[in-house]
Amino acid sequence: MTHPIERAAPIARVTLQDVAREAGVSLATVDRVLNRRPGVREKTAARVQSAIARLGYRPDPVAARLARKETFRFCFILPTGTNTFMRILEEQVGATADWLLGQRAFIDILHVDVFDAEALATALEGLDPRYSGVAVVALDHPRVRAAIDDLVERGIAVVTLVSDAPTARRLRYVGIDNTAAGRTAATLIGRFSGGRKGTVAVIAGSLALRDHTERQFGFTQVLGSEYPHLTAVLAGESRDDAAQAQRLTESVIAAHPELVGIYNVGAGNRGVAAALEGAGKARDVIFVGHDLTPHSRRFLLRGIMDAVINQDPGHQARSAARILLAHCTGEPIVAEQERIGIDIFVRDNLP
Amino acid sequence: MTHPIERAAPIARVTLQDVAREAGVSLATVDRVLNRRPGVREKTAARVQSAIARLGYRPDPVAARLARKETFRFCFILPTGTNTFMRILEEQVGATADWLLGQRAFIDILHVDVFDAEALATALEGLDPRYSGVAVVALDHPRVRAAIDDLVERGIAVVTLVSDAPTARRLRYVGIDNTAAGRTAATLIGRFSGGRKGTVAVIAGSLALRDHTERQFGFTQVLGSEYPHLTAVLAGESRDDAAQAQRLTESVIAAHPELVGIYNVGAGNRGVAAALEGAGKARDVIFVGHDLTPHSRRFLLRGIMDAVINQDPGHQARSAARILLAHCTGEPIVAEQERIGIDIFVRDNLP
DNA sequence: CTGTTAGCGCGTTCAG
DNA sequence: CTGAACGCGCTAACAG
Repeated sequence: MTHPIERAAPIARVTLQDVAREAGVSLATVDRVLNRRPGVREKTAARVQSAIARLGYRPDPVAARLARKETFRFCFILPTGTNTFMRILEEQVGATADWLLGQRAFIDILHVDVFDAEALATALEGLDPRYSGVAVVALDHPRVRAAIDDLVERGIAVVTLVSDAPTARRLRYVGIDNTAAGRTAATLIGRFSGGRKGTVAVIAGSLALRDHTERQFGFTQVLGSEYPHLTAVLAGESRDDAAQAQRLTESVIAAHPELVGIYNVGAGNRGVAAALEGAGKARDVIFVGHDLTPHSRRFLLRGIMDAVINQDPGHQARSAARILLAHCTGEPIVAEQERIGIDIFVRDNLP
Repeated sequence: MTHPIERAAPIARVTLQDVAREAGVSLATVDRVLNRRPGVREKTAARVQSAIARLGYRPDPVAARLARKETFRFCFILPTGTNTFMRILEEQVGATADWLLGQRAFIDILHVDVFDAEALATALEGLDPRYSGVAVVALDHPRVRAAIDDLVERGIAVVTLVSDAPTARRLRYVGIDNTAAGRTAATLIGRFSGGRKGTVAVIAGSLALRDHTERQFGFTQVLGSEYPHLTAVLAGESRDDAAQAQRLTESVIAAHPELVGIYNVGAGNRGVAAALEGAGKARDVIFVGHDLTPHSRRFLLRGIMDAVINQDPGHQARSAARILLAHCTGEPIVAEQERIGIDIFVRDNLP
């Protein structure tokens, strides 16, 4: 066996100094061509470029950030309210803030009513211009879009988090494909139903929320085309409220004795579970919902929920932060690492 | 609305200098108590500690890494062979190497036959002692265990990757819980079967591989207890070979006309798919396997496979690298970020 | 247009 | 046992 270390890359890094020497110029000149700053003749620039290529120079981001005294401040705009998922998200943003401290960046959290587009737009408009980046749980509304575009115009990087505003000029959307998530829910309920005929109730969160309507769209699309023995009925809007979800579930159970499944698009799984248990239907009716929380985890383990579709809040928080930071420092990002996947959890693959 | 920036943390970092001044000592002394090095009196150490606490000092990892001239070299030991998953893993390790370059660390890749414990142990034993860390797709075998413990003894950090050697003194296992993965497969097939009676064939990869036996164990455990209408039969070992998997599938189809599902524990989904299509059973028989590859993705989209259980190779490569690096530099890791989840993919939630 | 120089915050000698 | 001083690789003023 050969020792791989023998054919390894040279252990010493190529530094700016090396390039400068090789090109016969000074540090500053190399720095200028590297950062595309004016004040270098075509000719010397070319000499430097070739030296860079020849030596295989790669700038050291660690040293660069140390020398650059700049620090960054980001604002995370999250919804108010007691929604469990959002609380977990906020917790994770807090944890991320801790990590960012080591990267010379700071996070503030701002709370806004997620159902109120005006309030969200106002918050965005009134944002301190000193922020270098914003992550916002958005709302697809003209004023919000305009406010986001405005921030971008002012040179503030914006990423949308969890909920997107697709036509806005945000740097990126950090979240799942909600249409695909809805399709996934339909496939799970369809496959779990094993050919049973009947209806599937869809409990909407809010029809004004783009991500919720997308989920519904994907769901009905797949259920309609792939599982003709199942018919989707809309049970109403829960507005992410457990009590309301419970009422909706209760009436849908009463109205549809042949109920096969329930897809809860928004929050409030607790309400659905309570209604199902109250009616003694927890085992019979297939129940798929979103977001892994202590509650949904318990429902999964007890067999009340059959699958949970999750979007990892920790991943989303870190991803948003990494993307904003990378944008500010000009460092590249690992695209694949920043993709937010649609996680399916059943009882057996819980974290 | 209040501008959150006003109540924000001070933008200036607390530095070692500040602590030194506050404690009335020099930089070097603070450094000593910080890194727990000898040569400081109890009393002054206490003074420094209190100053650190008072100022809320947090060492700057960026500056630390710059000052420390040390560079690290890691070895990734991967299986030989043409297994698609392992090729993707290797690709991802390569991409990670690129990133590590910016962190003053280098990766070598070493190939060893995964089915040969002696060869793996020999490779581990003969490893260049200059490596500061090793990530190895392990084998739970006494000689391998001993070789790993030996490396650890010599001060080389070891993480097991994808496949574990649980009793070895490795720093950590980077991979999924394979028993849980097997359970998940059983739940999926059980739920998808919709009460149909029949047998489910299990195609083992290699019964000598701990992760494969764990998957089988979890699978039969859940199938036996939760789905009494289904009986698991062992179709044989594919040794991760598609042709062999195809032969096994063909004979199991012939022997069991009432076949409801197939769980392919190891690689070779192509063989299983070919056999199912050849027999015209691709739609009827529920087929669950591991690892998302271009092949399994295609099978999922065509309805030949019903679910794929995945372990993200990119995540595992990056995680192993981050853990080794953090161990070497003494930086903390975000535990939650390093958990490797059991991903379930159906047609609709593919990346 | 180009070169010189002084740090960034910390680790690490080497004297005291 | 403690402190002063230099340098990691790079940026950002300055000079020239």
